[in-house]
Order: sequence, then structure tokens, then C-alpha cells
Amino acid sequence: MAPPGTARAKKSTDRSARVALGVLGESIGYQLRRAQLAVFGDLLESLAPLELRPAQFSVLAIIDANPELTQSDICSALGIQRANFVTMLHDMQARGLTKRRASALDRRVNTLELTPEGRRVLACAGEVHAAHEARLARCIGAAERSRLLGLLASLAALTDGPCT
Amino acid sequence: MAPPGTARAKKSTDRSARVALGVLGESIGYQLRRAQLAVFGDLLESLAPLELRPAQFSVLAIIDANPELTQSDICSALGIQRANFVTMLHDMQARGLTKRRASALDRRVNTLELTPEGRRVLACAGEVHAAHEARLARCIGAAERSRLLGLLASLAALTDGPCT
DNA sequence: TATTGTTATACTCTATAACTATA
DNA sequence: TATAGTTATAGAGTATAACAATA
Repeated sequence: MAPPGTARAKKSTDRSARVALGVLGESIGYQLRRAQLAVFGDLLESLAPLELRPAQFSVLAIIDANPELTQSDICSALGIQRANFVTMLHDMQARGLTKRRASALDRRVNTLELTPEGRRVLACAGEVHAAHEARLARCIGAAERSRLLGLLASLAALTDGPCT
Repeated sequence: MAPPGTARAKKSTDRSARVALGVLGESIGYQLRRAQLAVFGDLLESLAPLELRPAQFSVLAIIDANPELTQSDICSALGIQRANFVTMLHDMQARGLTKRRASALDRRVNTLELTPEGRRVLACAGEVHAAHEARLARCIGAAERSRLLGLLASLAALTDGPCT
């Protein structure tokens, strides 16, 4: 399915309003992607002043919420390939946000933690993210937002076999 | 934000269940992406036998639902860059699914249409897509599905200024 | 001047295979 | 033998600049 609309929107004076979406208008997949791109676009803009990508924010948040996680732990929790995570971590470590600590128990693994600077940046990002979420809640309503989270969780569970 | 889980899921015996998501658990953006990847993964698999990508399906559906659309029309409707659409069209045309027709009114533009083969493939894909949607509806309930479409539309409208 | 379709190009994200060091 | 981290690489998807033909 095509990316249905970028975050950086065009003027609404274009001809796209006259185009019939056909079956796509009632497609969960299409509308999900459309919404996801719009929401991510907003978050991307919001985090830009901190020079943080959404993916980096999520990694910081996960490390902060879990002591003693290994790289592989984070990868399986977030659905990142281990191989790709190396580069990501390298960049964040070079910026002084995260630290690898060699485990004494198993010398193959690295345990990850935030640096003081990492905690500082995460605190800022957390506020930015909260403001972003508040904006979304204002858009759809707080009650609907909470209902939406539940529906999304059900859909995400599609991969783990039959429905909840 | 990291891709929270791929369509091709791991065994649920891994350690990811023990990882606290922190603020991400309540993040619309994160859960939206998680759901979107799961749903797209299902659609991707479903369309694979037809050798159709979701983006190609959406292009076929749009062309079918709108006579006389130009390449630029489709691009602005689906949020594709004109430059990238050229390759996409080239592939579909090489497969005999779509046809460019030079417009007599404006010799700069091409009008797009489906070939008989394109209509045949779209018909199959439409059935596959309908079965996919039915699976989702069974997962979250038909009433909830319809409510979800509304919420997603509100979020997608974020880009067009203040909320609906 | 502006727009359509096009080429070329680059950057990000994602996926896989293979290596090393440990277990 | 299996696993963690790593390297290298390849493929999508997406973004921009520039050009020829046409308006």
C-alpha cells in the first residue's frame, strides 16, 4: 500500500480531494498507515530540536525503564535487528547518551545504561513526547485515545496467533 | 521510534515479555506503528501469491476507481513522489497491469488505465484484501473496526491543521 | 514562468549472511 | 553447538535537484 500522505502536507488546494479512494477508504491497513505517518511526522518535528529520531527516543525510554538490559534484549523488545542496532547505539554512544557496560557474568553481553547526559536528554524528550500525546488527545478526545490504544494493541497481537 | 515488532514474529518464549515499555506503552505513536506493522505484515503475506506489494494494490485500486487520472493526480492522492512513481509504474506496465495513454488535451500528461489483466489481478487482490479486512474485523469486532476507521481519519487529519 | 513526466542520486530503514569471542 | 555483538552488504522506500517537452 502506498504511503498515503506525508507529514509535510501539500496545500489542500490540490486535486487529491477529488480522487475517489475506492476500497482504500474502508481499509484498516491504508488508514492505519495514513494515521501513523501523520502522527510520526508530528513527533519527528517535535523531537527535531533535540536531534533525536523517534527510534532513538524509544531506545532511551526502554533503557531508562529497564536496568541491566542487553543489546539483544532491547532488539527483541523493539523489533530491531541486532545488526542494525549496533550502528544506532554507536551514534548514541558517540553523542554521550548511552554507555555499554561489559557484564561480569557473561562476557559476551553488554549491559546498557544512560549517561547523565542521556537522562537529561530523555527528560526533555519525555516532555516533548507528553506534549505531543496531549495534542493527539485533544484531537480525538481522552476517552477515545484510551480506547484507541486498546484497539491498536489487539491489532498488534495479530502476529502472535489468533485474536485476544 | 523503533519498529516495535515485525510481521514475522519471534517465538513468544523470548525475554521481550519481561521488558517494561515505560512511556511507550501509552504512546499513540508507538502503538500505532506496532499495529501498522502487524497489519501490513498480514496484508503483505496475503498479497504475496499475486506478487503484489500493498503500494501496488493501492495504485491499482485508485486507477480503477477514477477514470482519466494523471500520474501527478495519483501521486498527490497517495502521497507518492512523482519521481518515485515513475519506477513503480514502469514495473506494473512491464507486467501488463497498467497502461499510459497520452492525453490529447494536454500533451504533457499521461492518463492511466488498467489493462484487462490489471483488472483481473485487481479483482483477485480485492478478494484477498476483503478477506484480510474480515480477519481484522473478527479480531477487534465490526463495530470497533468502524470506530477505529473514524479515529484514524481524525489522526490523519493532523497534518491539515487543527483537529476536526 | 509553471507544470508533467523523467533521470539521477542520496539517504534512511530494514534484512541477511558471516565472522569473533564467548558460553 | 549455540548465542552476543559485530561487520559488510543489499534491498526497499523516500527525498531532492535538474532536465526536456509542453502549457
